[in-house]
This record gives sequence, structure tokens and C-alpha cells, in this order.
Amino acid sequence: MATYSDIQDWLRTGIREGRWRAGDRLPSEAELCLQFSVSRMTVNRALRELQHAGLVRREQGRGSFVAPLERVAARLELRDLHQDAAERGHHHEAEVLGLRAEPASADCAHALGLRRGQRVFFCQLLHREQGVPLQLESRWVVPSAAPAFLEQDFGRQTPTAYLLQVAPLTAAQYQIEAVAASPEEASCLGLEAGEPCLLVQRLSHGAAGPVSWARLLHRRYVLQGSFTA
Amino acid sequence: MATYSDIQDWLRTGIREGRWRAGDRLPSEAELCLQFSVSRMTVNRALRELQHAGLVRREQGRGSFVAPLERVAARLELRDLHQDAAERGHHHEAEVLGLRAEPASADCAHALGLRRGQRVFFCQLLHREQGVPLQLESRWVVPSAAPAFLEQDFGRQTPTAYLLQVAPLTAAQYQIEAVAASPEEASCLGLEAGEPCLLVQRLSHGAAGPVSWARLLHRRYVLQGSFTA
DNA sequence: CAGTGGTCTAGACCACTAC
DNA sequence: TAGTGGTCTAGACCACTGA
Repeated sequence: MATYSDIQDWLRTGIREGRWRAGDRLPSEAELCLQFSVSRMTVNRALRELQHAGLVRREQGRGSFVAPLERVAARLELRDLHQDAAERGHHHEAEVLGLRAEPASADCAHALGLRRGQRVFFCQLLHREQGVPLQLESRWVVPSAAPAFLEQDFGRQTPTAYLLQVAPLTAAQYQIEAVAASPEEASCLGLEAGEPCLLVQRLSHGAAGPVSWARLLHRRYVLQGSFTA
Repeated sequence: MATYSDIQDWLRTGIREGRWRAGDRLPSEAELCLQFSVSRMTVNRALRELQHAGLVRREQGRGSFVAPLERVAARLELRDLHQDAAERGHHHEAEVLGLRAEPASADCAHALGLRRGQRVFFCQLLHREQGVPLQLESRWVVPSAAPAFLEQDFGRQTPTAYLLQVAPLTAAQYQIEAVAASPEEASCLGLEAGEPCLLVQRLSHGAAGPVSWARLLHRRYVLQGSFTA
């Protein structure tokens, strides 16, 4: 008995092996029904999911086609450092360099949807993995989203984890670039001033609006990923 | 008449507005069938797709739950620069700095599955968008995967686009990091030596094995993305 | 055991495309 | 008009969970 994933396997293999090339028409749903002796719903699901995966393009009235693989895509995940380290079997620790309320700068206010000078919570942490400095985290938090933020011990639980608890994430934006470390940043991370660092900036939104803006500066960090047809 | 996307909208809204929080149990398929007066297949599809989107976790025999949004994920796409610029309505041009066959270095041979010293094709291009240097592309290609590579005019069609044509992509791996520009690289990109650059390295595989290894060095480039529940 | 999700069927009606 | 995909139905059997 054939299942939808048998049909997917057969199509994936054919595409991988060049039986159909980019732009070619695939067998119609009706043809696949006959070939695999399954109902149309089953074939439809197989094709629909291949479409979501980006492997197939479907057009009503015309047919299903092999999608041009013009974009290499992969899931990029920005995760809680502590979990990340734990999954690698590494030890993670965070040193709290600062934790206070301060007036919002123009940039910060803009990102968080506040007025300039309004009170925001700020924290700065140095994360180490296996004792090696890995990330300098500077974070600004909307007080109403996490009123008890300043009373937390971020040596025990990362701000990321805490905020996910008290203000579940509904959306986020990120931005990745290469920057030169300032003298202060360099000394925290154990680098020379001016050394290139990967900077990730992330704005998190909860149900009630912006929650937190984070500036994550990494020492010799490499983002990796892969993509498979 | 309710459709699967009506059900998805209702669930998404409830999750966004905090009606169900991370880990909470959602209504069962049977309950949703009654509530929306639809068949179970329709409800099932709605929930299955929310699961693929990462918003819902389903467990056989237990129920459907709001997924913990512990990872901020987004599709990272590494695309053809020319198309990318075109979609922004910008002009793109590429200057060919080098195009030749050469013996594979150890790194290159390793990445491409060749022996050291074996003949590989090499090209180096400077990409400009709106006249501004944007990316320095250095690329090594397995000759058997694209025998006519050296005869192409990469001022007209990018190597990425050409290779997608002659050796459709089946898989790729990428790696993103921050590096300092070497004096040569800096002069190409119009930077000072040592300035931080975003380096993307990408290994592409076709049906017959590794096709190409690219080293893409960017000037003041920012990768951006977003994630929405 | 009852309730849950995982999957499949054999029909159906519709909108769209191409001829 | 014939063929395509988009969607839905009202059942069905199964594997798994928890009481």
C-alpha cells in the first residue's frame, strides 16, 4: 500500500537524479493516483507538501512543475545560548556586567516603540562556553513587558529564557553583520580592538508589542547551516 | 462555510493574543470539527500545517499543544545576487577579475572531493550594485560538473545562475562569519585593510556530487530576516 | 477503556488553463 | 471542452496515551 511519503520519495528521487529537470512538468495528480493506486487526496497531499518544501511549483489548470532551485534556503535559528551549549555537552556560564534602569536612547526608543528618555531596563552579560568568552549580550527591555526584570539573577537563567517565560514571543526580527570590536568590547571578549566580530541584533515582540532589543556580539563565531532538496 | 485557513487564523490569533500560552493544549480535532462544522480532514490539515510552521506541537494520543517558541527561526536564503538586485530595482554588474584552471589547494580539494593538485576551474568576480562594490566572489568549480565553465561570460550571467542551469542544485552547506579584509580584498571592495567583512562560504552539490565551492566576501552587508508566529 | 492524532478512501464541486 | 489543481466530505482503520 502506497502512502503520501512513498510518492514524495519517488518524486524527490526522480528530481534528484535528473529524470525531471527544473521547469519540467511532473505527472498530474490523476496519473499519480493510477500509478500508486491511491486516492487523489493522498497524491494531493504529497504534492502540496513538496510545494511547501520549495521543490515543486503548482499551477491551477496547468500542472505541477519542478521548481527552479534558485534560492538556497535553510532555517536560521537564533537560540538561547545556554540550551545551545547544553546540547553540545558544553558548560555555559554568564557573568552579569550590568543590570539597571536607564533612559532610552533614540535608537533604543525607536526600536522598542517608546519615547526617547523613557525608562528602560538594561542588562549586559558576558557569556562563556567552556570558560571561553563567546558572546557579549547587551539588552534593553520594555519595563511593562517584564516588570520584575531587574530582580532576576541572570547568572542562573539567561535573559532570553526568562523573557520567553514571562512574555511569550510572537514575532522577531534579526539582523546579522560584521563589525569591528570597540576597545571595551574587545577587552570583554578577549580580543584586540578592531578585530572583526559577528553582530546579531534582534528585536522581539510579544502579544502586547515590542519586548526587548538585544545586541549580541560574538567572538569568532560561525553560523552554519545546510539545505537539501 | 469555514475553510482550513479560517481555522488556522482562529488558532493563530488565539495564540498571538495569549488565549493559549506555550505548552497549553489546544482544542482537539473533534472539538474543532464541531465548532467550525467541517470534516476532520479539514481540521487535520489546518493543524498539520501549523505544526510544519512550528507553531503547534502534536502528539499522537495526547493532543495538540502550543509549541514553545524557544527558537527564533527564519528562512535564510542565499540567493543569486543579480536576481536579488533586480528585485530591489537596482542595477547589478559583475567585473571578471580572473577565470582559469588551476591545481586544487588542499582546502579546495577537500571541500570538492578531489585530490590535491587536481585541475579545478577558478573564477573571481567583483559584484557591484548601483555602482558600489558589494561582493567579492571567489569560486572553485569541479570541471566534470561544468566542462564549459571557462568559456562563459560572467559579466552577463553570474556563475551562480550558470551553474544552476548546467548542474541543478540538490544540496548546499553554508557558513557565515566575520573576517578582516586582506589588503587585496580591501582594495577590490573599496575598504581599508582589516575592516570587518561578512564572509559567506557555500558548498553546492549536484546530483553527481560536489559542484562548486564559493567564498563570498561582502562589504557592509547586512543579512536580515524576521519570524512571525 | 475512551480519547487522541495519523492516515487513507471515493466521491464531489469549483476555478482556472489551454485548445 | 477536457484536463488541471484547490478544496471539502463522511466515513474508516490504526497506533498511541492516560486513566
